[in-house]
Amino acid sequence: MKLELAASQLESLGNPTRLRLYRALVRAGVDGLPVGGLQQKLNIPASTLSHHCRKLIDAGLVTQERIGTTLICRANYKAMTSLVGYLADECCADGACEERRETAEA
Amino acid sequence: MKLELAASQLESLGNPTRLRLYRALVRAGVDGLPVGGLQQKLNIPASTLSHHCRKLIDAGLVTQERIGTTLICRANYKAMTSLVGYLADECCADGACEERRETAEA
DNA sequence: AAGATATTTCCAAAATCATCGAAATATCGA
DNA sequence: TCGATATTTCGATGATTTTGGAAATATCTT
Repeated sequence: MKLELAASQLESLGNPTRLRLYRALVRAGVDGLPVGGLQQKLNIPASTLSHHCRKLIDAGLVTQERIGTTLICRANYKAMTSLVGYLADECCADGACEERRETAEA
Repeated sequence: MKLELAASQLESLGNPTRLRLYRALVRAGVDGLPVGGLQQKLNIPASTLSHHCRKLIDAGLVTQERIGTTLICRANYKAMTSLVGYLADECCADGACEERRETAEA
């Protein structure tokens, strides 16, 4: 994963409203939630919600599927998994860390 | 973990410069890096760097320890661990998810 | 106490972000 | 095709963020 992508994903989650939005989708699982359902849950104006959705979609953390007039939003778990991996990897690559020390001592 | 805290941590990592900074500290491990060392690695003005450090410290993701005139910065792994935990938990609490299905099927 | 080094704080400018009403667009069903 | 529902785009405004030079602060050494 490229640093720029990771940063844009973190930034998109780094807003309380968007984090609530994303978590609502995580909670919803594979069924996802329509934009309207999100609006009710979050209790914010439609246009504001739409902007927040767009940010998460642009960052690749959320996907949408149109079913008739409604748009179903879903958390993109694959993206989150690689983001978390990116945050964890390279731990202590340049120096010591407790886990490494334990490994080295063993 | 409270949503507001998670959001502030994600926001603080959601800037490319700060993410590079944080990752440099992760790479450095328990030894950490002095602010001056970070400045050389990132090649940015001292005042800009100081602002970014502050944000990460305020978010709880970085700690500092003064040794004489130099300030050693370190990644706060505990904070990162709970942030990652926060992102992962509640997965599919309201709906189905593939992993849950597998568990249910088993 | 004075000088040197490391870092922060002050201040201000430019850029970006968040917000939301109103108007526009998309899709369905009759 | 018309009306209804769902959602986005436009456009504008206030708030926040990012940036960095200059001055201030902290600590060590002599």
